[in-house]
Amino acid sequence: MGDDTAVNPRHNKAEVFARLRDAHAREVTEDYVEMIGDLIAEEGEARSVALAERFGVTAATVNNTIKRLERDGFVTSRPYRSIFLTEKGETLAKKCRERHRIVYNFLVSIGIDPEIAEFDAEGIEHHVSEETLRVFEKVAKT
Amino acid sequence: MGDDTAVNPRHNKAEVFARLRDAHAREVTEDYVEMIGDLIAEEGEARSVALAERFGVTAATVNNTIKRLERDGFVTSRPYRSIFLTEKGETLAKKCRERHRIVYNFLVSIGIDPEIAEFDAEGIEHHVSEETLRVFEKVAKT
DNA sequence: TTTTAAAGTTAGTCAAGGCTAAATTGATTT
DNA sequence: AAATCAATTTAGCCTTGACTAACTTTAAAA
Repeated sequence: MGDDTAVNPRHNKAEVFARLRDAHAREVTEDYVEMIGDLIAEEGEARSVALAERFGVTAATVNNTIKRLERDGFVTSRPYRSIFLTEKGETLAKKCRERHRIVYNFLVSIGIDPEIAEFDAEGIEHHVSEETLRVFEKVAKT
Repeated sequence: MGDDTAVNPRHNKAEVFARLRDAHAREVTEDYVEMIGDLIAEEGEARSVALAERFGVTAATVNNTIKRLERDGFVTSRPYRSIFLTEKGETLAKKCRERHRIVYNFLVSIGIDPEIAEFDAEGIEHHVSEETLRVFEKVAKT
């Protein structure tokens, strides 16, 4: 017993699902730092009203999330002022933007409609390993 | 104003994120019905101890989830007995198994290591639109 | 300068999805 | 038949991420 894994890889999937739960826990953080970065680039600053509008949630929800991001060291904010990325937040945002770009370009390169690619990339990007990302990059370059 | 979307598709992403939240709400349900189907196929019945082991969560968590699935009409269960899929659950399980297969085969077909493909497919499958799934299928067949 | 509108905050609620600890049930052994 | 062990259930707790409603602050207009 115990070598069930070797025999049938569909057993012992606990690790896969643990990773999945981790990925999920990071999703909101990643989407927020990415969006904050975009807003700063496009509009010069990130206001919570803009975040609420772009994510389609209420201002109260944005407030909660920003507090969490601040607690976790991704952003700084002062009451009634705009939101800034920390070094850590900046780094993550950059990584996410890059990953998003790769996934989106890959999907388009295999023939998916750009609008659908935009939808799907937003969901897929959080679940793509480094290895898979490299392959996506290579395929898209072809 | 209003045609912001046409000019820059990165604005007005609220819909994308709404869809993403919907997809997330369905993930656990999909993983459970798929796993319950697997267990019935492999072991003749789905016991919560097996679900707990495969997902890497506690029995209490499985119990909560099964209650939710029952409430939503995907499974039936009686205290201290095994879990059964309803018609609705069966249908969803079949769809999910098929989609998983397509995503996995696609990833392998573009050169991703089978073990990594298994990891990534588990995350990606819930975020692939019908359109993208068709393209994946076509690419994998090539 | 006062008023008002927009933006941001706070408080309280809810469901999902985790957990631990304790109680119960069912099945197996002695 | 009783004891024991594994499986299941229950109760209670936590965090995330959503909401509404009410309040405060800031900025803009009158």
